[in-house]
Order: sequence, then structure tokens, then C-alpha cells
Amino acid sequence: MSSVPLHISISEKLRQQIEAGDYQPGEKLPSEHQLMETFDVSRITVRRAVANLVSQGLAKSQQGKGVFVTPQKKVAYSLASPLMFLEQDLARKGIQFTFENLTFRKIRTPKKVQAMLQLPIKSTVYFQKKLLNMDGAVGAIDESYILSDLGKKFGAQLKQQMTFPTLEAHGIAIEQIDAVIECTHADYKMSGYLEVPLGQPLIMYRYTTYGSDQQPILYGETISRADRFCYSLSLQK
Amino acid sequence: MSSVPLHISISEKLRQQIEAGDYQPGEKLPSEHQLMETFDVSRITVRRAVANLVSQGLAKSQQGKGVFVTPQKKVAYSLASPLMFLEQDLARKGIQFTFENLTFRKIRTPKKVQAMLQLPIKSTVYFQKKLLNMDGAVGAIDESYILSDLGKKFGAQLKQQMTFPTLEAHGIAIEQIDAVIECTHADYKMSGYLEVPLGQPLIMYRYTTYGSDQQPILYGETISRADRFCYSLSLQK
DNA sequence: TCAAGTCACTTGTTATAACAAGTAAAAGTT
DNA sequence: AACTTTTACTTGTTATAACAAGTGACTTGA
Repeated sequence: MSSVPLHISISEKLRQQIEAGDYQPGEKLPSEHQLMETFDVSRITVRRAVANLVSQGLAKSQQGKGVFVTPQKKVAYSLASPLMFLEQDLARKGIQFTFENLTFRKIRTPKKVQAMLQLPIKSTVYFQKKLLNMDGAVGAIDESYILSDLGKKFGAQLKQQMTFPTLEAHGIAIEQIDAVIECTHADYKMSGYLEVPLGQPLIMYRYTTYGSDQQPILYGETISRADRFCYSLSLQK
Repeated sequence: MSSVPLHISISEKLRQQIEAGDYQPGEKLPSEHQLMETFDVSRITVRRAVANLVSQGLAKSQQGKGVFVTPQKKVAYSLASPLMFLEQDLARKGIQFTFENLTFRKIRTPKKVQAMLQLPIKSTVYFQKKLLNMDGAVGAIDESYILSDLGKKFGAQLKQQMTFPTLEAHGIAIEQIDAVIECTHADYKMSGYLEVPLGQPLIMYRYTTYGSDQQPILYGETISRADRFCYSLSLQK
């Protein structure tokens, strides 16, 4: 008479228990076999219920080991001075931060970047792809496109240091940043990079940076695990 | 030899076809039966592949009808003047905007709101819950907590008009807004309200509003469908 | 003692099967 | 013509079954 599917009522029951603290963060949930007996349902139903929890970010399953309650701790990423002081900002919060340069090369300007950087069709930019680590765990991927001459001049340093401090150290002033924050889903490729299940929410920070004279300098996208990152900002009248 | 599960390779194949435009937005995908024959797999595998697409926000299934490619159109929500001019902002983009007042009542201040509004333990606030509609479709839920005396005084209007214009019309100046943008998952309750599958990403805008003398006036959370909303902002040096 | 192998237990993938329930068009009835 | 019923097709839920694959502890052999 409930009309609520079994897998939902089971996952809701488990969710309540997780939120009530019956299962602590990091703790192992009962195995599928145990849950089958507890709720007197088949394995497919138990698996569906567990999948519901995983898709809600409440649990994570590991083949051969079990299903574990995911501990939640989000890092707020302050937009008062975005990306520029990310490293310091995280250090202040006691978070170990490193990044790994995956790609740095010159490419033909992609169409969407042409518009953002106000570049002609037959231009080139430097494309950089970085993997950001927090406390040893993967947190985000950053893909950015920087003006060709800047990329050529500072390439060596950009591969090893954060972008904004590097630019400012060479007298390239950042005057304005236009940004869009949106949510996407992890596709198969991203789920591999960021070590999350397919379809998990990711938070994308798309930024266009302008120097003096409103000249666009770089466009980038920081795609973060939504369970580990959030953005904070303060707006005044 | 590929080591990639069948359901993944099928959903990836379909994803490519969708992104290539083989299936247009709103168009119906082949039925499960057809996909079973096309890929020569069982129904459970086809269903898993379709579930992958749904969890990535690429498709939506409707019982009795079929699976349809979801058309993507996001509304950027400008943070230059947040919430205040949402209505006008949307109107300018040609989007019909309405809201429905679900709840408006006085409650004991919840613990998390006490901290945000700097209120004592034994205080009360007015709690309002609104359902925001865009072009006739549900887009977001807004839950806000407003100082008791303001709620009492302007209750009648707050039920029918947007919050910020109402306050400003009565001379309550908004001086500052502290906000956090984060991503969450739709739990069972939210998935019902916002008409999305369980676990779909939602984008939460949590705001604390301050009037003159840095006095907190209201705290609220706007929970939007991440497939329909994003936030844009501009930061100057 | 240490390394290799075995075994029990875990989740992951996939197949077959049956019924429920929503949708829409065709067929039948008034 | 208008309404109702049937029917075919769709996705949703759930059960049973088998094997694959990762993990860790225990056992065995050198």
C-alpha cells in the first residue's frame, strides 16, 4: 500500500541510520548478504538501495571490501581573490595542497576560447591541464588557456607554480575576473580522473581573467569534486 | 579484453551519438527492447546503460513512454545583485517566473540559524518555504529564516512578493550578503519537489544578508536544479 | 621465518524471468 | 460522434542464478 519501491524504503532507512550516527563516517555498512537477510529481499534490491546511497554521496563501495559511509568535509574556496591565493587559503586551513602538471602545450584556439579571449580564428594559445591534490587525495582538475606569448614566456614556471602568483610575480596585473559557477555530472573520463562514481556531481568554476585595459589574459575551468569543494563569496552594496 | 563493462561501453556509445546530434534534444531513444537487439545484451545491461545516461543528466526516462534526450538550457543567475533582482533578471532573458508560497510560519530558531543570525537560543524567527517556477517548470526551492519582527510586520507581502524588493520597499537596506555556493545531491524528498531522479546534482546557494550596522537580517538557502541554474559573478581588484 | 597458495567473503557484471504500471492508439460500444 | 474497453508497447520493480574479480586471513610449503 505504500507504493514506495522497496529499494527506496531500504535506502531511506539506511540514510536515516547514517544521519543518526548509527553508522559513523568511514564505518562499514552491513554486507549485501546481511542486508538481504535483514530486509528479506533479493540481492538486486539490496544493490539498488546501496546504489541510491552512493548516488546521494552518502556511501562509497569498494569491491572486495564493502560499502563505507563517506566522511563529509568540504573546503570552502574563497572568491574574494580566486585561484590567486588558493594555495595560501588552503594552507591556512591546514590542508596540504599540491598539483601535478598533466599537459602544457600550444594548440589552435578552440572555438569557445576564441570568444572568451577575443582572439581571431587563426590564433594559438597555450593549453594547460593540472591535477589538484588536497591532503594527498585528488580534488580537482584545472584546464586553462593562456595567451600565446605569456605561455611561451613563462611556460617553465607555469608548469611548477600556480598560475596567478606566477603572472603577478612578472608584473602581469589581474584587474578583473568574470566567473560562472555551475554543476555538472562526472562522465566516464572525469569519473576516472577524480575517482568518483559515474554521474557524481562536479562543480565547475569557469573564469575569464582580464588584465589592464580589460584585455583578456586567460580562460580556464576548474572542475572539482562537489563533495570536497564549495565556493564562498561576499557581496557589498 | 577491454575490461570496460558492457553497460559502460553501451552508454558511452549512446553518449557519443547524443553529443554528435544523432539523437536530438527531446528525441526518443530506442526502446530497451530495441537496444537489447542492437547490442545483443540482456535487458538488465541495457537498463544499466540507460541509467548511466540518466545519472549524467543526458537523458530522462518516462514510464510507459520511453527515454528522451534532455534538452540543456541553463539560466545564469547573476550575483551582482543576488536574489534581489532575480525576477527582473529572468524577465530580461524572456523567462516566465513565478513562485508559490509553501510555508510561512513562526518557529523556534534552529541551531544553525542561531549562529548565522547571531540570535540567542530562546528566540524565534519566521520560516518561509517557496517553490520557484521558471517557464512553468519547477526550478528551485527557497528556504529562508527572517528576523521575527520583520516577518511579523511584512508577512502578508512576503507571501506574495519576492523578499528583497519587499524589504527595500519598506526602507530596509541590504548592505552585504555573505554566500556559499555548493553542490548537493537530491535526496528522496528533494527529488520529489524538484522532479529529478534521486541523486541528481542540486546547486545550493546559502546566503546571509546584513543590513545597516552589519546586523544580520535573514538567512536562506536556495536549492536549484543544477541542470537549469548556474551562478555568474564578476570580481574586481 | 617467510613466501606462496588456498579459501572465504566481499562487491561487480550479466543473464533470464515474471509481473506491475503508465501510455497511447486501435477497436468496440453506446 | 463520443465514450469505453481492449491491446500492444513502454519503463519500473523484484527474484533467482551464475560467474568474475578484489581483499584479507589462514594454511601450506620451502
